[in-house]
This record gives sequence, C-alpha cells and structure tokens, in this order.
Amino acid sequence: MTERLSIGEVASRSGVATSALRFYEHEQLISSTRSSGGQRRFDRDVLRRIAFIRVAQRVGLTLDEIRTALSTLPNGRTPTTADWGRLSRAWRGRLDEQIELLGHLRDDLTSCIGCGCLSFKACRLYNPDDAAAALGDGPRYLLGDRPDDIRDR
Amino acid sequence: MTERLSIGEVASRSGVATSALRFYEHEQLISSTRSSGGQRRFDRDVLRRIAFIRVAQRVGLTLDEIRTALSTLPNGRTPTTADWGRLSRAWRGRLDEQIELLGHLRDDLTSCIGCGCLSFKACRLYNPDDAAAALGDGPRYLLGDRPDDIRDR
DNA sequence: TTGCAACATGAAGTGCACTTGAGGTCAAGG
DNA sequence: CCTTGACCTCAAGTGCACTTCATGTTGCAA
Repeated sequence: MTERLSIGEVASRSGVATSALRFYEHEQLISSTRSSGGQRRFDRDVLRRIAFIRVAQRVGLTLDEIRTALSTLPNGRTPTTADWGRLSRAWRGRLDEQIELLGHLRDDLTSCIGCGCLSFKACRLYNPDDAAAALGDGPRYLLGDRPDDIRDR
Repeated sequence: MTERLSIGEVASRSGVATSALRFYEHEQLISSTRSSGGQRRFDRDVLRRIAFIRVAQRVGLTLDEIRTALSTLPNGRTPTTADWGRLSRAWRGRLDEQIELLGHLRDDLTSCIGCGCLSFKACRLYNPDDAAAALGDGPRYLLGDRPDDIRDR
C-alpha cells in the first residue's frame, strides 16, 4: 500500500486544483518524482504538507514564509508528528496576535462609533504600527508623518 | 477658512500617497474639483472619507465593497457624524465575525497540536465553510468533494 | 519674470497566488 | 488497437490595489 498518487488524486483528496499543485511544486513547496512517462507521482506524505500550506495561508502567512517554515523540516526522512507539531505551534502565537489586533481595532471602532468622531488620532485606529499586519497587508505609506489633523469638523 | 486642499496636502495629512489618491478618485471613491489650471482641489471632507476607506480596508473590505458602502452616503450634503456612524456600525459585526473565526481556527489548531494529527477532518480546520472569509480570501476549490483521507500514516 | 517643486495624464509595471490556454503526450478500458 | 480523459510544458492572463514612468503643465516665491 505504498502506492503513489497522481496529481489528480492529490487534487481531489486535498481539494486543491491541479494547477495550484503544479504551482506549489514550481515554488518548491512540495515535490514529486516522475513516472516512466513523465507524469508526477506524489508520496501520500504530500497531503499533510498541503494541509499545512493551506492552514498556514489562513493564518496569514505568505507562500514565501511557508516555504521557509517547511524548509526547517528534516530532509531525508518523512516528518513526524512532532515535526508538524513544532511548526504548528508557531501559528498559535500568530493567531493570538491577530485576534488581539482585531480586538483592539474593534474596541477602538466601538468608541469611535460612540462619539461618531472617526477621529483616528484619538482612537488610535489610524496608528498602524500595531495593527497593520492584522489582515496581512502592509500599507507602509500609512506610516506617513502626521495623520493628525483629520479632527476638523 | 474653507480653503481647499491640494493633492499633496491631502497626501501628507492622510498619510496616503498621491498616486493612491488619484487611483481612488479614478475608482470613484473620492472626488475633487479642479483649479483654473486643472489641478485637483479637495474639500477637507475628503480626509474623513479617506480615513473611512483605510479603516474599512483593515476590516477586510475590498475597494468595491467600500465604494458600495460610500454610495449610501447622502449626495449633495456633507455627511454628518450620524452618517459615518451608520457606516461604521456595519464593521462591528464584520470584525466580531472575523475574530470569532480566527478563534475557532486557533482552538482547532490547539487540539491539532495536542494530538499532533493535523487531521483536518477531525478538527474541522479543513472545512472552510465557516472560516474561509477569516482572512479575506476565497479558495473555492477547497470546497472540493472529500478532504477525508489525509488521516493516512 | 523666472525657476522649480508640485501638479497633470495615460500607459505600463509590481507582487501575490494562482488560473487559463495552446499544443502535445500518456495510460487504461472497450 | 484505438479512443479518450488525464496528464505534460510553457506562456500568458487574472484580480486586487496600487506604484512607476515618461512627458508635459501649473503655481508660488524670490
């Protein structure tokens, strides 16, 4: 039962499109060997790897960060439960962080709604130092000099 | 003191690049009149609008959704505090939702780490019906048939 | 009046994460 | 054997939210 999987099988079992799987391979996130005819054959192991990738994306990591994380897995042997656990633990903090940031945003927003001011200086919503990463984007220009006179009328 | 603002002034006061402001105008998110020489002149009002746009983006709205939200503002008169409050209230629910989804993700992840399984069937991490929107993406293909035999090994 | 930073436009480029298309090959059932 | 669906590659396209570039104009201060 060490049968290897075709790309179509991996796709239907993981729910990820074949085009995405080829892309992931090209991006060095997964790997395969080839059949005599040149078709991809995947270890079942790849399913766990794909699961990791998708969940990591949900946590807000870019493929580049995911590649880096995956590169810390042992090469040579099949990763163990402990290996995956180690990687996953890192998300925990990331999620806690994101949840906290969104919480701040919500609380600030609530007080903004309370006073109707939308004065982002007062409620700190406009200070992205602590919230920019909350949704995975990075508008550096928001860090501009002084967003401090929106308080007019 | 009803002086109108040049694009550069708006940029430095809002912290948003001039290129982005032109883009926003092109996208009908903000508007301006022109000086005799053809340069943009903004009402100070635009600062509040821009603040709304940036925060809405943080909450995870696309510019398209933001445009729709802004279109419910009264045209003709300058929006009041109550107008902005109404728009902002909608975010509150969105944020609560996002926070809840990330919380689910974290809890599921925690149990996954506990057992080291990464079996997304068991811990529901692989069921995006209730979490796909958490980070604003929409991998529809994740909804594929049965992600149900990752439990191998 | 002149000089120059700030402004204008439109087209093209960027980064991410893929998808789509064209044109051809492989493998398993009938 | 033949058909057909699954597979292959490489290039180009997509969507979002902008930025950059080339080229030319405006407006304010000295």
